Amino acid sequence: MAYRETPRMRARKEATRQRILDITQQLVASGGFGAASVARVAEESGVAIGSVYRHFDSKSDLFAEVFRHATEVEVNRVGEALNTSAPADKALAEALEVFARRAIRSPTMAWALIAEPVGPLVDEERLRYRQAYAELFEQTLIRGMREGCFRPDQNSKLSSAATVGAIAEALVGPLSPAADGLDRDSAEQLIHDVVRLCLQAVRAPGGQQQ
Amino acid sequence: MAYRETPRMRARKEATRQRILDITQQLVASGGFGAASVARVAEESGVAIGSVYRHFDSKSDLFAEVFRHATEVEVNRVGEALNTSAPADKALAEALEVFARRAIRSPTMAWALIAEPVGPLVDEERLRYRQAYAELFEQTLIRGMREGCFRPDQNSKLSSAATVGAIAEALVGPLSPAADGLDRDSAEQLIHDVVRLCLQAVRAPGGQQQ
DNA sequence: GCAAGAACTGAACTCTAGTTCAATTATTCT
DNA sequence: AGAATAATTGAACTAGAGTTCAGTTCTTGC
Repeated sequence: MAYRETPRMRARKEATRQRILDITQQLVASGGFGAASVARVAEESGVAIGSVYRHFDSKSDLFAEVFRHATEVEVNRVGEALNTSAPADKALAEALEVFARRAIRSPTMAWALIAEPVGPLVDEERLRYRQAYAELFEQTLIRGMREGCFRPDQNSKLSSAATVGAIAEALVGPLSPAADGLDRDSAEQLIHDVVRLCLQAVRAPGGQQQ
Repeated sequence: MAYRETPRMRARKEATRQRILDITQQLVASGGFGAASVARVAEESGVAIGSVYRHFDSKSDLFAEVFRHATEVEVNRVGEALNTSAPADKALAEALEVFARRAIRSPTMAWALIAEPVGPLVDEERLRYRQAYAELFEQTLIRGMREGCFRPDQNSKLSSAATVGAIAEALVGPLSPAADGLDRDSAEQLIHDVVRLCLQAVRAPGGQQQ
């Protein structure tokens, strides 16, 4: 016998794998999944095309992993914002602001995660992602409905889905193609307006207005 | 000389052209633009692939024309609903209901018109389409802000964009993949809920609740 | 240094879908 | 009927992107 896998080699392989993941995420962030061809990923990662396939079974697998990681980060941030003892409407406002701020900062990534058609494997991950959001928002919506700050006769699943859609369309849709070209003040104004709009949509009739 | 274009031939050509447009629209309605390959369009239209290219310069041109026609119909329906002397909030509710009902009846077409990535030519048309909606909704939003039924300190462009996004996500997004499989009652409930949500989002604080 | 095995390479292969065009068929007018 | 022209056809061409794999290079243990 001669060759054996050593810690050094394992670390090197792991580093290459991670580099491919990072490069792919960068490409997705700047141009969506459509901009991340295997050839481009390989070139920018400094490896041959074939090497990508030693680390990932297929482009779909690579995409699914990038998607999973990117969405985990997003969902965690929103989850942190919701995990508070503040009133439900304050918590939701904070979470929506986090969501909106991150979307406006990386509109292409937001679009890639929310809406870009990619393929079955990513669609599966996207379903999980949406469900994760839906569950987070829904939890707080339901809490607010109990606490009295949110309208009690609403469909919480519908409300959370519509909220995500409203933010996505307002911030990363074609009406705001220059979203990442906004100056800081306009961006803050936009975030403020859209969060207020979303909150008002679910708020109880008699509740306080901000 | 011998051959000259006769009215009969012109009519036949026009009929074929129209048939291709109709078939393409049907294909888009059932599977999005992605399902409308030139080969499929040709086959279902009963012509050869090459013939499609005598009637349209390219697939993109064909798609742009189908898109233009389909969106004209949609925008006109919404425009009719808004063109009323009723209070602005009633007018908007009616228009949103029309929009939502049509979207839920043809979710794939709605998705194709609102969000499906197709190509630059269709994107151009889509921009016009969204602007047409934005202008329609905005007109009524502004009227309502004057009349006092809508919150006066809102960004009307943002509100109309967010409204379209909310409906799209709630009715045709992945959370409702079975939208066209809903029974009539569930569909009506969904439409009712989403319209109420959207209206409440833009309504003035003191305004009447439905 | 050397043999065994793994990692790496990238040109070639495959697959899909839009487009073209030489050959065929159809229509019109004399 | 026949000539002129247009319409139609669909196999072949093209282009782009994912995938493969035989050959090369690198790593390891003796």
